Amino acid sequence: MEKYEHKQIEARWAKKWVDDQVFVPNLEGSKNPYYALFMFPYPSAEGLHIGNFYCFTCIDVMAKYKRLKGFDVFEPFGFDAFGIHLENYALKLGEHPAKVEARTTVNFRKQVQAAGLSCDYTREVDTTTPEYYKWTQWIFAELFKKGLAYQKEAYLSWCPSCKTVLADEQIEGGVCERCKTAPEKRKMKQWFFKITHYAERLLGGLPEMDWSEITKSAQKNWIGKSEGANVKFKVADSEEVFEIFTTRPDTLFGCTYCVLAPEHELVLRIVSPEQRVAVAKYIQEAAAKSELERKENKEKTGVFSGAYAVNPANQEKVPIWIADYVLAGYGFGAIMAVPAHDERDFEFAKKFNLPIRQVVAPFFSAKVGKDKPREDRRTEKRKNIFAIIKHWERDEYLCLDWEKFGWKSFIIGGVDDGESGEVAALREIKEETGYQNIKSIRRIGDEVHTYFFAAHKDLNRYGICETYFIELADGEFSEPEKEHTKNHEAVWVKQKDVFEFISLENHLWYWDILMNGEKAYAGEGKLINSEKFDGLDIPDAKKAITEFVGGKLVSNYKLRDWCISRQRYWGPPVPIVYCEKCGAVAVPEKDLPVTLPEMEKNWEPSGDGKGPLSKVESFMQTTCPECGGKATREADVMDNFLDSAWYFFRYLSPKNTKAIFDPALGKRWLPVDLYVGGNEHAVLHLMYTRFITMALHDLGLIDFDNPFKKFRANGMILKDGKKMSKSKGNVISPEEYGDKVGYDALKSYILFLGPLSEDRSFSDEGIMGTKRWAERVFNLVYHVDSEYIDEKVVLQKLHQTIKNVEGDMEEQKYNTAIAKLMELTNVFYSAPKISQKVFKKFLIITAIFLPALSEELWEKIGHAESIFKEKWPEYDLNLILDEEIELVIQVNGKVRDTAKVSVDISEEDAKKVALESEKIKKHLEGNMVKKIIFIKGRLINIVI
RNA sequence: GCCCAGAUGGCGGAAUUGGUAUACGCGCCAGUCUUAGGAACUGGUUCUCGCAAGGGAUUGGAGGUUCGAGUCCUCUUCUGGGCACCA
Repeated sequence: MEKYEHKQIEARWAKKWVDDQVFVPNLEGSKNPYYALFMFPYPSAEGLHIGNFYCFTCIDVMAKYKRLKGFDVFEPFGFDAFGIHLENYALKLGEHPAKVEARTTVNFRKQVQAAGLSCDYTREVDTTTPEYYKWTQWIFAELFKKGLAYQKEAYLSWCPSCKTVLADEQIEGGVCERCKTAPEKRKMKQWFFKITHYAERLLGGLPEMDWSEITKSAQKNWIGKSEGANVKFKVADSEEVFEIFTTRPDTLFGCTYCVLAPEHELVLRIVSPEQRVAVAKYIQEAAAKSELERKENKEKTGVFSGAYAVNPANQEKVPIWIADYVLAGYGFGAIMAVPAHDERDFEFAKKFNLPIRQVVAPFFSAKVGKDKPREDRRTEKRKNIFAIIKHWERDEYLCLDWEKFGWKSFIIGGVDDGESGEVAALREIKEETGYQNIKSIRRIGDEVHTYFFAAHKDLNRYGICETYFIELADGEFSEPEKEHTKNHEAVWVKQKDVFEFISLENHLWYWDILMNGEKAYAGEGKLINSEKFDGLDIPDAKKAITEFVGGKLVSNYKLRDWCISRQRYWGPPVPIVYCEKCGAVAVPEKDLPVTLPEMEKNWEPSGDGKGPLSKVESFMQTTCPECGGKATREADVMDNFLDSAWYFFRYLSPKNTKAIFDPALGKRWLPVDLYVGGNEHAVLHLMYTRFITMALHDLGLIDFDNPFKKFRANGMILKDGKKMSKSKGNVISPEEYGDKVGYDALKSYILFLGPLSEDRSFSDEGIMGTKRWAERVFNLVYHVDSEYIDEKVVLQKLHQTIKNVEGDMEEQKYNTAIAKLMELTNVFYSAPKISQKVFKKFLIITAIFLPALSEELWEKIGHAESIFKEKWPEYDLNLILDEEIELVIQVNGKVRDTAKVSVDISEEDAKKVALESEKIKKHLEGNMVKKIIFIKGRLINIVI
């Protein structure tokens, strides 16, 4: 018996596949195209990483499957080699990026080819080549013409280590996505793409997209839509006006101050002479704080401007404060503060002793049950007080048990006309409880509204309630009148039991405030203290009050425009020329590409805010494409994420010099059928790509605006349950395992570990499982007898497997597809022999996961052509269906017996079989059969 | 704090979408082979009571719907991830 020499086998086939162009489709003539794409790899100097390898494999097995299913599959390969990642690595080595790139791409390609992927290497693209970046620049120029690329001055995140500005998306957890340095704020003039123009489309497209849910939710979060209103505030005694955005226009009457961000343009114009110094100092301090410092120190800070705004709802003068908890970049950088109903405003008001006015009362009403207000009874509106009474010695509270009505509450009382709440509370305590001496009384919480059927009065009661916390001085007690106590019994309840004891929601609400302190109330309720809007529900009040003050209902987004300028060398130059007469002019298509000049020296970022290209005189000096006058070039290059936002278009026509891609091919092949990659790119690459696709759609180049029909985020690979890192020394090298167990076994193993989207833990023992499987498959050759007549179970299992693997592959359930192939292998071995015919079909379906091995065996049994030229076998439904089944016999839903019966056994016969079973008889003994449920071909359940 | 995903044997994970829970693999146990170790092969392996036949329990927890729930509903706990002073 020959040994399974995986290394020789795999090396031979990997080479043959590339040499014979087995996986090179004819793009032009394809009738049945399938575009399988893995995320654009960056040619890392450390070589092929297992994470990359996993992502490639997820696409590769699908590509192989679809190919066997008769599709023309395009699985392209290329390099995302421009940008900070490669440049930073070159800086570390002290080598020129072009040199590093030349070396790493060769190595990376070699590794990928050795792994036996079914890529088309004839259409490779490389983002650093002028043939490619000409079109990156072309996209910029087209967007510029459409007004979607523009220049503005803004406070931006500057990475002091990478020495460039970054887009918001490239700050992750407050630090630079590449080097983990905390960025600084710098006011700079930079180029932006107007991604916010597409905010609504980017959001609206999500629900129907067949993308991983986690990716969609990350994008939804990032876009961050909130609905609210824009409202204008006048500055008192001045002509100045500022606008604010709020999601709670209903609380406008509760606005007791306003806040402007320190960067707000109005600040310096409205500040009073007395406050000028303090405000200037505050602005300076705020500017000096880094994002990270702001993050770590969430303690509110601020300073009074000395000016007042006029609340447009009630014409009240409210102070204007300057504080950095209001962000300049969101909304208008100005807010109305409603401390009673916003947590942040509440905290600020407490700290600076600003007034808090409640305008929404929590509203409690029973929707079902006996406390539900009854339509046939009248409603009485009444002021109520609740009293939470604390024992004079013990940590206990006086509660009432209304046994007849099923309520458990604190002390409840009514407020008489003209009486204050506090007086009412004091009076009620004596009347209802009989306790005489009070040590202290204090109001807690705000007004609450209740609406219940009051059974003891036989009417509906709308209560406007306030609550007092009372400590008794001593136990002096005089028996209260029966009239007051006939409906309830007073009980002292220990503090820890109060929460369990009290049954009324509104009482618990106050208990929570007593125990945990006051806070802003952001929930539902009824408007109060809002003049003619009192009594409205929040949604109605939002509309009504916005209209009342002449505001506008609008949506706001957290998403901000994409800053694409980078003060670096290794990227495509921004194709813009500055002319004294014509201003900023885009370089016309005929002059593209704007070639990146070769810089032997000084290509390193300087940190002075200017790109290294600014030092190349011959590059900078040019003429204006419009007027022919003297002009200078833009010295910055573009963000690497722009290179990778459109590469899948270019794969179709990598050599086309006339157009970004051939439209006929685009029509045939796009959008991409399946895309797989890491979810860390959810709001970076994946959202930028959607944006660029939408922009190209609007330019009329394509007729779709979702680039990827199906996207799946792949999970991470952990080593023995831990994240891999070089410092821990637990990095998995695909090359190493390819050597040890073979790429076929390695690929199968990482797919077998679990569902595509889940993280998976790689272990050296575990991988032996798929290695053994590969060996068993190899040895099957000696188990084949061409003349053998297969057992029925073998044929049935084969056909079931063909069907089930198909089903699993369509849903990317690679782990179960492999499990089913293993099962089939086990069944083969449990038969004395298998026929050549069966074996051939098996090899074809197994070739998805064990490509080199299957090719080898395919050749061994006498085929000259690649197995991937074969067609996926058809399954025969007649062979799959059982003639006999195990009928499950249940008693009260519990399996008690099974019986071998024909599939189409009738209900009558099934009953007979079930009731005749000895085991069942035992369970039925002494019980009456109530009902029998029969599910055809599956089970029978006897209910007793 | 908000949003998302998840919780099934010793471990990674299956479960025709409401119908025999624990497929497949790892590990473990026993056996075969071997000078030995390893590898390979064969068989066993959810837990628990029992010599056995057989019984009972079990999909993070508590309720509910149903003849029947890992799967549907309500509440809850924990874990992972993303965002986070976004008004």
